[in-house]
Amino acid sequence: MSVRIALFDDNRNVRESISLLLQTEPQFEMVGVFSHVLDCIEDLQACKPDIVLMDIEMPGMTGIEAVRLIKKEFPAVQVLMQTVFEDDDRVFDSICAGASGYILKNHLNIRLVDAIKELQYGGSPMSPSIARKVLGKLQSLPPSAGKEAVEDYQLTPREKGVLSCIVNGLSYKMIASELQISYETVRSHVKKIYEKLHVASLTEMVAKAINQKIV
Amino acid sequence: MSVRIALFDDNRNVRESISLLLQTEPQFEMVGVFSHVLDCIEDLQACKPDIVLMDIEMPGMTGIEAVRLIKKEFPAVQVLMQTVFEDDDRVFDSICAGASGYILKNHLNIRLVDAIKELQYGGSPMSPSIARKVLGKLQSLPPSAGKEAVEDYQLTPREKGVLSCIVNGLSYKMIASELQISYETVRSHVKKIYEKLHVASLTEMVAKAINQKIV
DNA sequence: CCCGCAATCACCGAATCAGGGGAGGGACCT
DNA sequence: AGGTCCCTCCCCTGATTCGGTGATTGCGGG
Repeated sequence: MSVRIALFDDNRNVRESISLLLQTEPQFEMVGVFSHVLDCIEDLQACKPDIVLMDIEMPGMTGIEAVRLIKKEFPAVQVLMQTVFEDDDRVFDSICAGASGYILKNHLNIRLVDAIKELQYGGSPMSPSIARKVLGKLQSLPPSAGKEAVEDYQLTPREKGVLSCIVNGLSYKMIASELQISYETVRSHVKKIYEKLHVASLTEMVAKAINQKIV
Repeated sequence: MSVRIALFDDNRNVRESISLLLQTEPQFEMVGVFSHVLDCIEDLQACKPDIVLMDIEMPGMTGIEAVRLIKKEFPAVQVLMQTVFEDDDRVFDSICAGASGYILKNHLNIRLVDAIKELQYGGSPMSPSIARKVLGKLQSLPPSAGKEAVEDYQLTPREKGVLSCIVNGLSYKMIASELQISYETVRSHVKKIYEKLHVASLTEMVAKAINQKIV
């Protein structure tokens, strides 16, 4: 079974050498080679690749934006980013944009063929130095994110509603009119929430609600 | 320059075959081989490795917990996780625990030597299928996370201090004694913060502070 | 030298929140 | 029929916050 590949790179030498390299693998089929991404959607519609090789540095539109567009239009397409930069933000942005792999250009010759095959098998080939940055990113932000089994405080639906109003900055009065219940009822719910979350002030409650994503 | 390596794995065959494999590289020096992680801190203190190979499945304590301990005691040590599982949560947990690389055991023979060398150069070797999971994780959570340039509200250092106290649930009185200033001064700062953040209640303020990461 | 500004402190009245009670109706389970 | 739980509502007392107005110090720039 053959793999349809499209290539975006503004450097002519790179385009030619990659094309040559990939021709050595019979199951690879170059279906499109482009020097810019301005028409990438139309280009892909025409050549229908399985895999896109994308230079991160492209004239006109950045490769990152292009990835975003491509993944939006063709979610099944696997995009392999190629770059000479190891800039943290770019790497991170590309990932958020939906790139499936990320290799440095100085690894290109040796690993490109392997990388494409790994993409085929559902893997995400990544240069180790890039991987390090990705891990660093992931390790740096789990304060708020991820899966950490947050406690379940067993709030009733009504209580959650009240809580979310509070987090949005509403006063008891406003919540009462918002939820069409009496001021005193709001207070009752709030008292319950206080007990359940083990907090002693609205501010604590808001902080806990946001950080534990109870809202 | 030689690389000091320690190995944790409960399977005897694995221990032996990895030891043999690494002996083929003259610059690698096996300084410790252990069948469990219960004494890992003491073990590492004794053998002082540069790199630790850690099986994710270990009796007594999980390899993930061990990584957490190790990175806490010896932050400079690079830990390479080895696993037969591709379980999402385990992978993610290991990363959060501080692992520097992550390879599947069926890639071991072929890539272990390369992986260790890449660790040496500051990379994070990762099996492509693992990398895919990591990317997936990173792509799934950026709602709250990442780098998005949030507004700068030009809070003075003192105001930020007060704000962070508030986010931690302290009352004005408590803040006053915490920061060694008068109750009225706390109020002054709070009023300023109100203006600068364009909010009208403490709850709004806390929500904004957390969501915009001003704390 | 004066101006602006951060940081400090003060007072007052009004509004809101906190914590303690009690109490009734409805749903659901045993 | 009794028990439990959720949602609803009410009162009272005390603590905390809100809004406005004003004042003093000290530091750095024009």
